[in-house]
Amino acid sequence: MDMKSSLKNAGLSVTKPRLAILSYLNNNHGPFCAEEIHQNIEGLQCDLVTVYRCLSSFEINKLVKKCYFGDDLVRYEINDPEKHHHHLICKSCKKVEKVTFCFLKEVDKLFSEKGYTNLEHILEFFGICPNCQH
Amino acid sequence: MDMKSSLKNAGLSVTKPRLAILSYLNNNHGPFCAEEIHQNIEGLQCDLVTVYRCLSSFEINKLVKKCYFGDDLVRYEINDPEKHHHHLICKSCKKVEKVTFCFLKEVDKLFSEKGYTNLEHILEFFGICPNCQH
DNA sequence: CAATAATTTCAAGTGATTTGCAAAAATACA
DNA sequence: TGTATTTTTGCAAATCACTTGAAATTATTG
Repeated sequence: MDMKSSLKNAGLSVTKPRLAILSYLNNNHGPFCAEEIHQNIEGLQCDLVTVYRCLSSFEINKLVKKCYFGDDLVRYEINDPEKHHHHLICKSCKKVEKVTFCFLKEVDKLFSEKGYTNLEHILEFFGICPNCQH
Repeated sequence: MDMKSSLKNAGLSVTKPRLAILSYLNNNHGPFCAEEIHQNIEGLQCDLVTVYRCLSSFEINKLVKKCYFGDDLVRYEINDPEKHHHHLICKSCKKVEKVTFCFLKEVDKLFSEKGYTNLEHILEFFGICPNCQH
């Protein structure tokens, strides 16, 4: 599905910055922070504030997900519920690999039996990747 | 072991703020942010900046661990490697429960076979707890 | 295509965390 | 046990990511 339809389906009006930002997230691998997106989106030069506001509205409308990599920067990636995954992050070069398996939904289930609802979890792995071992 | 010895063993000099902060973390349950610690430590009134600096030096020396609860606030808790655990956090009342089991060390092992070193992971669960279901 | 509603921009504000530097406290060692 | 040296603390000011206000611009609605 194209990004224009994604926006419409999410109930968001279609603007140039929104299209550019969502397309950027859709076409590139790895979660990105607002600054990275701002510097790299093509065909349009919009304010950094606009990036923040777009990302925020995307998140509210479940088009993207927030990621926390433990460096006090918030990152975003396309939210595809079919493709739930985690990350393996090199603490040195910041390379990000997808971790596609997930047995944690079982744990979520466990907690929902305790009466919790709206379960979510954050799971990120950190290490020094082979290339960075000096 | 008392906190004074912990500091010495970590190679840190023993000061009143450090003792107070480390004791606070040792005696109270749940990760705390700098502000919470600053407001609650007893028997001493030190600058918030000092709390930040102490926590930072504690972390470098592995006395405490950083926790990220996905609300852009950094929290700290005593680091007891024997008691590796995660958290289950209520997104409404912020209540924190310890999750003491962990099968993720196996996953870390998997990644170390790929050549990664210094493996760590963040895992936190979020939900709405029974008391908060209106 | 005009009217209404939502979004973008620019400037300024927040709030958590950091930094510089002088004063105070802790450690080293004579 | 003092005294010199090193480290830490406190205060003020800076920083950095992010947010907010309000006017200008753009999108949607009928």
